[in-house]
Amino acid sequence: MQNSTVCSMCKEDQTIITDLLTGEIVCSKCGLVISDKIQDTRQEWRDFVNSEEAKDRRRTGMPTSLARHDMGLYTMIGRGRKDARGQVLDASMRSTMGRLRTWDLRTQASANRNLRTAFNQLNILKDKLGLPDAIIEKTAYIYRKAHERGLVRGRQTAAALAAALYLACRQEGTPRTLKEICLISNLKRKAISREYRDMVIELDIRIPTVDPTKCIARIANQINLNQKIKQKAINIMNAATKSELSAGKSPMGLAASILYLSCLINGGSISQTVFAQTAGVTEVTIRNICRNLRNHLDLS
DNA sequence: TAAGATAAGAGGGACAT
DNA sequence: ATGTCAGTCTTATCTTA
Repeated sequence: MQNSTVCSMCKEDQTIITDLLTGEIVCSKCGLVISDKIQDTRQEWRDFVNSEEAKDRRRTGMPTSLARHDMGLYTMIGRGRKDARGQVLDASMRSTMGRLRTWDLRTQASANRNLRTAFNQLNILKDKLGLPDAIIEKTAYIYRKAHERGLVRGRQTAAALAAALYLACRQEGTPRTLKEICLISNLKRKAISREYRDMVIELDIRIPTVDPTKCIARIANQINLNQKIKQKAINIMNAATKSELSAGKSPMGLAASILYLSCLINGGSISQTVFAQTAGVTEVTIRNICRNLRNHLDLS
């Protein structure tokens, strides 16, 4: 999806790439991230009516979404005194319907209470993190699965939800750290990671490893590094991966360290602190990784 | 003021018991 | 299941340029 907008850095009318997967709007000329909090504003393209109206592709109703406790579809037993053919119901049928209505509401309330609160919280998280709908849907899907398996019962709903969100991000290859999710959801890392582990095991989910080049892109965009530095960083990253220097390192720490080195090589003077804070690791980690890289790679 | 060094401690994976 | 071990990362503090 592309828009034409004026980039604040180039000051020119440039083509802007909107990446709905990572939730970023990126200038195609200079790589500046204009905003990392976008909404998916694409139209609904589905047809619901096979007629002239269908050509007018306006939204035709509330979209169904997994991120609603009832998936946006629900039925209520009405209070009317007539049946579908307009015949007046007799007394016994009316009382039957009354009891059905009561139980319907009750079961909906108890079975869905957890999902309802969870998805309310999910919507709050969505706004805070500015994540695309695809991730939110995935989170809701994972949460439902976990809920079915009884992984949520007796645990913190919020922690389970945060774990599902983290899982969804990992699966979509959108680099969000556990730390960020802790911060935004106000939960202990331990609680989230325990849920996360249980979900991975119980639901048998395969997690792709974090793509370190995506981490590079994310950090580089956040501190507005130019294309040259980014390219050099990716080269170093490839070399590091090849000589297995990246094994066991935190991808964000590695990416930040490599960007720092790349910045130095290109004559930049951005402090380790900036990289550390952006990546969510400490300066010490950056230093250690840098030392290791400098010892084993020819950096020039 | 940024960068480097060092030490103590936390958390998690691999492995053996 | 529980304990140990090596390795990573964090926090905190001090020194150096």
